[in-house]
Amino acid sequence: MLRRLVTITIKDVAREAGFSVATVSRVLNNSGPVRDETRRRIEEVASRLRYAPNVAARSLITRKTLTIGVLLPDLYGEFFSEVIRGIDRAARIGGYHLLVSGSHNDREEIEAAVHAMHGRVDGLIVMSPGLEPRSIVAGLPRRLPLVLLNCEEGSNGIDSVNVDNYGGAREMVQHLLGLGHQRVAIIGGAADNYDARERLRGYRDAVEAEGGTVYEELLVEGDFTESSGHKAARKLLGLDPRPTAIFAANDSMAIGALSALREAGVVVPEQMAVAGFDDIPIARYVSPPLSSVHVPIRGLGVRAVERLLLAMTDLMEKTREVLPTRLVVRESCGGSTVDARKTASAEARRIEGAHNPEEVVKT
Amino acid sequence: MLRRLVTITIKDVAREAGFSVATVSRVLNNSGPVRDETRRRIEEVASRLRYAPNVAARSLITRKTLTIGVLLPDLYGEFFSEVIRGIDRAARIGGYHLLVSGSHNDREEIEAAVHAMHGRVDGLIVMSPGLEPRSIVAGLPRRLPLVLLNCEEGSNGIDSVNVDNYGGAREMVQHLLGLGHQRVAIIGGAADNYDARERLRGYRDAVEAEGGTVYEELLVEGDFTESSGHKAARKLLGLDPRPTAIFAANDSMAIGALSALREAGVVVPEQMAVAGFDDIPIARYVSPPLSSVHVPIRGLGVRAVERLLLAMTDLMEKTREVLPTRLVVRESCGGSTVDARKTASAEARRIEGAHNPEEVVKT
DNA sequence: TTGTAGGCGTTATCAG
DNA sequence: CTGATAACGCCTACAA
Repeated sequence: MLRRLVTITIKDVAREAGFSVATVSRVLNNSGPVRDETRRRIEEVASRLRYAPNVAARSLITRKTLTIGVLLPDLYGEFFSEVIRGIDRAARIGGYHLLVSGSHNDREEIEAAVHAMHGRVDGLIVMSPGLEPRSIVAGLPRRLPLVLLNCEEGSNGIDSVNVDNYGGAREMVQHLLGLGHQRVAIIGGAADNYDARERLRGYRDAVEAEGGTVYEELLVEGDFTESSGHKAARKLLGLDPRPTAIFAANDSMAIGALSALREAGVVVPEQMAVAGFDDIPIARYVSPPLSSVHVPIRGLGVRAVERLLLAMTDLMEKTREVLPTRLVVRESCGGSTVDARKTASAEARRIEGAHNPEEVVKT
Repeated sequence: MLRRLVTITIKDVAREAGFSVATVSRVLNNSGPVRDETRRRIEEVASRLRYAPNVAARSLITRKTLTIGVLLPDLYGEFFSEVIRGIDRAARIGGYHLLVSGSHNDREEIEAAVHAMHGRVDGLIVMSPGLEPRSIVAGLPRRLPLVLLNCEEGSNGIDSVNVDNYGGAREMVQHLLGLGHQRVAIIGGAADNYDARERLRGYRDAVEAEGGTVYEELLVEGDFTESSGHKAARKLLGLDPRPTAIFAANDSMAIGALSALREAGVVVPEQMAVAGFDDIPIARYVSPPLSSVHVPIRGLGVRAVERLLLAMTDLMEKTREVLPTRLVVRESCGGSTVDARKTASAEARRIEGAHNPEEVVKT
C-alpha cells in the first residue's frame, strides 16, 4: 500500500508497476516504443493511483506551459466578454489554458502585466487600442509569440487580427445619408483609441464622399460607455439646428443615447435616427431595436487563438488580418424595409416565424 | 559579456555578480541575511541582465503557482463579466494570476476542467448553480482551497459566497403587489438552476404572504437569456386575463420581455409593469429604465477572492456567506416616486444633476 | 554573512 | 523494448 495524503509521483507509479520511470514516462507521453502489455499495466496503475503529472516539473524541462495569456483593456461588458468567450473556446479546443488580465490601458500597466506573465504563457494575445503596436512589442520578451487585436497599421512583422472599423462606419453613415439625413452626428470614442479614430475616419469620408460637410459641432467625444453616450446625446439635443441622426461609435454609447433621447421625449427613429457599432447581442432587444454594424466579436477571439497557435509553430509569416463587418438595419434608424409601426402586431411576427423579421442585412 | 538570446538563469547572475546562487536567491526573495553592499550589487546585475526567475522551477520547489483558477458556467454577458472583473482586481491586488474557463454546466465538464487545472492553481473559485456543492467537491483534489459562488445550502464545511436570491425576489414581488398588482407573473430561470429556484421561491412566498394565490399559468420558465425572456413574455401576453406585472428572474430576460412588449404595442409601465434581477449596469439605460434587484456583482467576485486567499492560509473556518441585495425602483414598474412622464424634460434632469434622479432605492 | 550541495518531478539521452 | 542517469532552474538546510 502506498502512502496517502501525499503527492504521488511518477516514481510511485514506476515502483508499483514494476518498471522504471523512463518507461512510465514513455507510456504517459506516447513517446518511444513500449510493449502493449507494459503499457496496459502502467496505465492501470497510474489511473488506480490517480496519478497526475506535476505540471511545474514537466514545464521546467519541456519549456512549455500550454497556456495562453490574454491582456485586454477591460474584462467587462458585452464586447470584451464575447471576445473572451471566443478565445476560451478556441483555446480549449487547442488544449490550452487561459491566463487573463484586464484593465491595461497605459504602457506601464501593459508592461507590468506582460512581465508578470513571463514564463507562465506560451503566447500572448493583446488588445490595447490606445497603444502603438511597436510600443507594445518593444516591451516584450523576444521570441514570445504574439497576436495583437485591433491595432494600428504600419506594424509589419507583427501578427494581428482586426475589425474593419473604417469600412463599417463608412457604410453605416452612407446608409444614414441615403435615408435623407442631412445632419448626421457622431458620438465618437476617445481620441487616443485606434478603433474610435478609424470609425471617425469612416464617418468623415462617408460624409465628404456624398459632397456633404463635416460640421465640427456634430462631432462629440465619448468613451464607449453608456453614460458617455447618454451625456453626448444630451449635448447634441441642445444644438440648433439639431442633427436628425446619431451614429454612435459603439452600441453601448448608442444605448446610452437612446436613453437620453427617450428622457427628452424625442421619438426614435421618427424624430431622430440612431445607429451603433459592434452589434452586441443585446442590440436587437433594446427599444427600439438598434441598427448597428455587425462585428464578428467572438470570431475575433477565435481567430486570434488560431493565429497564435500557428505563430507558435513558427510556420506562418506575420500578417495583418482584417475581419469584415456587416450592416444590420433595425428600427432605430428608420431605414428598415418593413414599416416600424407594423411591429405593434405580435401576431404578424409570429407568422413570419422570426424574431425580428424586419431586420435587414446589407452585404 | 554573457550569452544573449538564451535564457539567463540565476547562475548567470551569480557568476556575473561574483557571488553564489544561494546569495542571489536570498536577495531576490528577501530571505536570510545579506550585506547591504552585496544586495545592491546583485540587484544591479540582475536588472542589468534582465533576469527573470523561471516560474516553473520556482513553483516546482515552493509548490505554489500564485494562480487562482476560475470556473464559470459562461464567460459572457454583463453578469459573468462583471464577476470576473471583480475577481481580476482582487486577485491582482493579492498578487495572483487568473486562470479562467467557461462553459461548465454539467458535472463532467466541471471535473474535466478541474482536472486540467490541477497543479496549475493554488485555489479555485467555482460557480455552478446547476450542481450540488457536494458533488463539485467530490471530484476535487483534497486540500485544494475552494470557494463556491451561489451554491445551494446544506454545504457545511465548504466556503461559499452567495447572493440573497430569495430575499431579493421576495422584496421585489412584495413591492409589485404593494403597487396594487393582482396578477404578477414570473419569468423564471431553468428549474435545475439554484439561483432560479431561490428567486422563484421568493416569488411564491411573497405572493402567499399577501394572501394571494400562485397561479401556475403565470409561472413561465426561461433560461436567463434575452431571447427566452422575449419568448416568455409573448406567452404571457396570450393569457386571459393577462398579468399586469412581470417579474423576470434576471435582467437579461426582463430586457427580452420589454422588447416583446414593445413589439406587441403594450406600454410599460402603464399597461404592464416589468422588473428584473441583478441590476446589471445596462439596466438603467434600457427603455424604460428597468427596476431591478441590485446585486453587488463585482463584490461577489472580490469577496470570493478574499475568502479564497484566507482559505489558502488555512486560518478561517468554512462558512457560507450571503451578500444582501437592494431594491432599485426605476420606471419600468411604475412604482417610482417621481412621475415617469416628467422625465420628458431633459432640462429638469440637468438641474438635479443626476442621471436618473427618479431612481429610488429601498433599503 | 556567505557557500556547498541535495532535491523538487519530469523528460530525454544514452546504453543495454 | 527497457533502464540508468543527467539535466531543467531554483530554494534551502547545513556548513563554514
